[in-house]
Order: sequence, then C-alpha cells, then structure tokens
Amino acid sequence: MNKTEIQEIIKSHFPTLNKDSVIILSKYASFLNLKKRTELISERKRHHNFYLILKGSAKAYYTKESKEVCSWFAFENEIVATIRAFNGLPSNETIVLLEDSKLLQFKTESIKELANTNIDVSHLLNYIITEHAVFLEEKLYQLQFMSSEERYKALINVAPEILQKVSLTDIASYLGVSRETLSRIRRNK
Amino acid sequence: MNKTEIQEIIKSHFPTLNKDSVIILSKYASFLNLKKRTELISERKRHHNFYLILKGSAKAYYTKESKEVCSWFAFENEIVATIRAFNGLPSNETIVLLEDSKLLQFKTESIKELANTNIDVSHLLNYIITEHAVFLEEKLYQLQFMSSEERYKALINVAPEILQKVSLTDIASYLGVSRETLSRIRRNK
DNA sequence: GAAATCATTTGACAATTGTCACAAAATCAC
DNA sequence: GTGATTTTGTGACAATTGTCAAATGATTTC
Repeated sequence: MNKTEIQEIIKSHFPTLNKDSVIILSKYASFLNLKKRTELISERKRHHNFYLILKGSAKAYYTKESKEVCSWFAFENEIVATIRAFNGLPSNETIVLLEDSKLLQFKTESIKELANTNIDVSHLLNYIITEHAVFLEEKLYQLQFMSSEERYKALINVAPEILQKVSLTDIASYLGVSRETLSRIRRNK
Repeated sequence: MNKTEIQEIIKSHFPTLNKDSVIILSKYASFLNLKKRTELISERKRHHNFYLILKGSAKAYYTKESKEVCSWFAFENEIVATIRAFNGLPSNETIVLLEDSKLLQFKTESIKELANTNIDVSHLLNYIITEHAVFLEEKLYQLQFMSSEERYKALINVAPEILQKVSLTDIASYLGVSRETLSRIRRNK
C-alpha cells in the first residue's frame, strides 16, 4: 500500500482534517497485515503505536490473578489504543487481534508532537478520547441500571457480529457475569 | 472578585497555559458563590457552562424510574461538567452542590471556540477529558475485579473526606450496591 | 424545642449469581 | 480423520446481594 492510498484512508476516516494535516499524518502511518492472536499492546509494556482497524477485529482485556476480563471489542473503522499506553505509561490492558486483520499503525509520539502545533490533529485526538469516554460512561450506566440479561440483549442488538467473532467466555466477562450465568441467560431464549 | 484574581486562580489551576491564554480564558470565567443543593446541571436540559470548584463539593447522578445513582463526586480543585452538556446535548446527569460552594464558571461555547484557534486551550480540554476517562476506566476496573467491601475501603482510602460530605445512600449507589448492603459492610468493621 | 422529615441500621427472606464438577459440543493440530 | 484441546452447557449448592418492613437515629423546619 503506497502513501497516496494511506492518505485516502486517513481522509475518509477523519473527515475533519484538512489536506495538509492528512499529508503530515500519513508520514507517521503505515499499513499492516497481521495474523489472528497478534498482540498489538501487551500488559506492563510501553507502546509506541496506536491503530485503526481497516478490516478485522480486536479485544482488550485486563488480567488479575490469571483471570481475564474483557474491557472492549473493536471492529472495522475503530481505533485501538489504551489511555495509559497513549500517555507513555506501561499499559494495564492487553490488546489482541481476534482474526487476521488489516490495520493502519500510527506512531503515538509523532502524532502527539504533531498535536502540539497542528490544531486539527489536536482536535482529532480530542474527538477520539471523547468517544472513548462516552463509551465508558454508557458501559457504567448499563452496569448500574440494567440486569445482566438486558445488557446481553443490548450488546447483541448494537453489535450482532460480536457473536460470530468473540467467544462467549469473553462476552460474559465483558458483561460482568460468569460464563455459566451467560449460558443460562442464553438458554432462557 | 476581580479579573486579576480570577486570572491568578486560572494560572494556578492550569499551569500549562501561557500568559495570553490565561487572560483570554479569564474573559469567559466568572466567580460564583452558591448555596448547598443548587443544581449546576440538570437532566434533560442543555447547559452552557462548566465549573471549577474552588471551595465546596458536588455530586453527579443519573436517574431512572425515580432511582438515583451517583456517578461521581467532586471536591476542591476539580472540574464539574458532563460530557453530553459539554458537547451541546441535553445532559443525562444532574449535578448538585453538596454544600455552600465557591466556583469558577466557564462559558462552554466560548471556551470551545477558543480551543479552535488556541492550541493551549485545546490541550487543556484534552487533558480534562483524559483525566475523566482515566477515572471511568478505574471505576469499571474496580467493579469487575473488586468486591463491594474492597471498593468501599478503596474509596474511603483515597477520599476519606467523602464520609463527612456525602450521604451513605449516595456512596452506596456510587459503589454499585444497595444502602442496606453498604450498612452491613460498615458493620463488619 | 417539638414535629416532621430524612438517613441509617437491622432482620427475615427471596432472587441472583458465582463456584465447582462434569458432560457435551466444537475446534484445532497433526 | 482422529485424538487432543478448548469452549460451552448443565446441575447442585453456597454465597452475596437485593427487597421489604420496621425501628432507630439524625437533621431540618417552623
């Protein structure tokens, strides 16, 4: 994939950017074709890139005492990053590809530097982090107000493809219930 | 409180701002002295301001079928806003003062316009929303991995003043348990 | 300061969910 | 394809938490 194609992708995914910003951004972006189960970001390590999924999917999870809990899933056209890694700290989440995927990789440091002088890029980062915060608030809201059955139905309603791509074990932990409980929810229709 | 004093406050709370940005920001800020129980932001309404608490405290809560669930508390030196209100949408949270408070009020629209041309301010907004996202992630992590007793202990460990300022009913909903359960947690030492 | 209101605690009980053990089904590796 | 591994489903039981009702304690209001 050449630079012009990368610029086209950036332009179509981030329509608020002006031409110059697209060109500058593309200098710090590269196309990747990676296999299922590749770890994009690993717990306790520092990372220097974030990603845009062009094709494929990924999951993020926390680990505690060998128990894995999924925090989110990402599909086509979504950004893959962790707040800590993005801010130069060791990540506390691991992100792994759920299938063979095509990605655009961005150099975090370069993009952040860019944001120091380019207000277009600063706004883009602002937008991305706001989207993530909105997602987190919605998730907390659902945990507080909805039963596990309602949360399950809401999830497969907004993202039915999740059932094809994600194991029920991961969906259960994402919803905040045990595998067995999810299994029973699914049995009751 | 005059403009110079307001500028001093802004400077000390947001040390990344350069002098010019402080002066511009201060034009859209005003000092407020408000009574306990004043609603800074109300559910289903659009709002045009956000706040910095100079003295006092506030709580944010969601309502569903007359059930209130606290989403956060804010004390001195903290920002008070909701993501939806900040983006011009009707808020789905209500924010109310827990005690008589001194606040700095900022005009959201003006500050956002400022962020369009002033990269200093754009970074400041970026920082604020990132802090909030980090808070939300930590809260989700605790809900997934910690028992209600551990969450209670963690809360009074990082913010012991909360017991003086917030009702146990509100703390219980914040922790995601019923007030009866919190009462029993507290009884067991 | 007395009455009224609100917040907290408690007990009894029910509902939900987690845990464990194991079976069945699906997927993977060779 | 076949055996091995992983994932999913199930039942029995225990633990946690929610709900309801009532009592106590604290605070507010006039």
